[in-house]
Amino acid sequence: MRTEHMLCLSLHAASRAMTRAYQPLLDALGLTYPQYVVLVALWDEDAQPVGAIGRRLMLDTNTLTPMLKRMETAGLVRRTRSPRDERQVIVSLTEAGRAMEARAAHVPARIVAATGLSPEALRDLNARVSALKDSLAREDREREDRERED
Amino acid sequence: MRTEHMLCLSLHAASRAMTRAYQPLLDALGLTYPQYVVLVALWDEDAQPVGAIGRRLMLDTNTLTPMLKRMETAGLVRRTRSPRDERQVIVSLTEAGRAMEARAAHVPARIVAATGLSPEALRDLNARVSALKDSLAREDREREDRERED
DNA sequence: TACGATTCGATCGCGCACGATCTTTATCGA
DNA sequence: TCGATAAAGATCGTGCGCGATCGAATCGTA
Repeated sequence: MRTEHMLCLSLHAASRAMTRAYQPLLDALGLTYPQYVVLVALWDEDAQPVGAIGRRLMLDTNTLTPMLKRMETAGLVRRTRSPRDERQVIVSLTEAGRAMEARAAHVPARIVAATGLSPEALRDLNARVSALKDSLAREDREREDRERED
Repeated sequence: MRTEHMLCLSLHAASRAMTRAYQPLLDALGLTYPQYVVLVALWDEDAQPVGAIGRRLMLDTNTLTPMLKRMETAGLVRRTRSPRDERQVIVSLTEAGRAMEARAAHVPARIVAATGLSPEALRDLNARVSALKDSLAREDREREDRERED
């Protein structure tokens, strides 16, 4: 089993290469890549509880809470307890967070260009990678279920 | 731009899902996933300098040095200065590191099964993801070259 | 109504990724 | 041969990913 043939390595390396591709663009906006991703989720739908963001991005609160606090300090989001369910913390965009959408509007096209792929090829690859993720996640869930039976 | 359509997110999530798929198998061996990957590289070719491992895995010494030290503490590898070039640190397998290859022999098949993909589909996806990685890396190199001209 | 179970988020600790900077050793050109 | 330059690792700081654990709010059910 040579390193070049392992899909896990390609995925890992491609993911990090993707992050590096975003980096110079996001640096100018004072964002990290994961923070940008959280903003994308909030631009799509504002005022989400932490858990909803986590399910969307496959991240747990132990990652999100410190990150959201940093973003709150940076003035991008607000964190407020829901009055209807005091357990939930609703994350919503500030004016600066909303304004960032326009400032980052040029980012996706630059990334698409850097991939060197056609829109169709991108969609196709995205579908395959996403399906792979789902297979692995399902396998993981089933393993956890088996362990819970013990 | 909705979150479901972004390839960067799929890649990131798939990469982490892959790590989670390895985890229960590697936990039993006392390895982390990146440590396993380093071992794979050394099983393929023993006694490599730190830099060679880094080029193979796209990792820099600021990641590798602490990791290799942990692996040395765990008794998996040895780190020795090359007598021919005192700058180089040669990483080589210990007996335990070599023995780990047999103990981990069942891992790749399990992962392939978890992906739910045929060997051909796996090879194809690997090739595409790898090509994407190369495109992004090339773009990144060219950007750095442009900046160096300033 | 009361109480055990569940849900939601926060916290802690560790390992990895990576930019920036430093030290040591090797190499190359004048 | 000497000094500038380059190359190989090490170190430091910060942010993210995640397992484990905790506290508080809510829900389900007897």
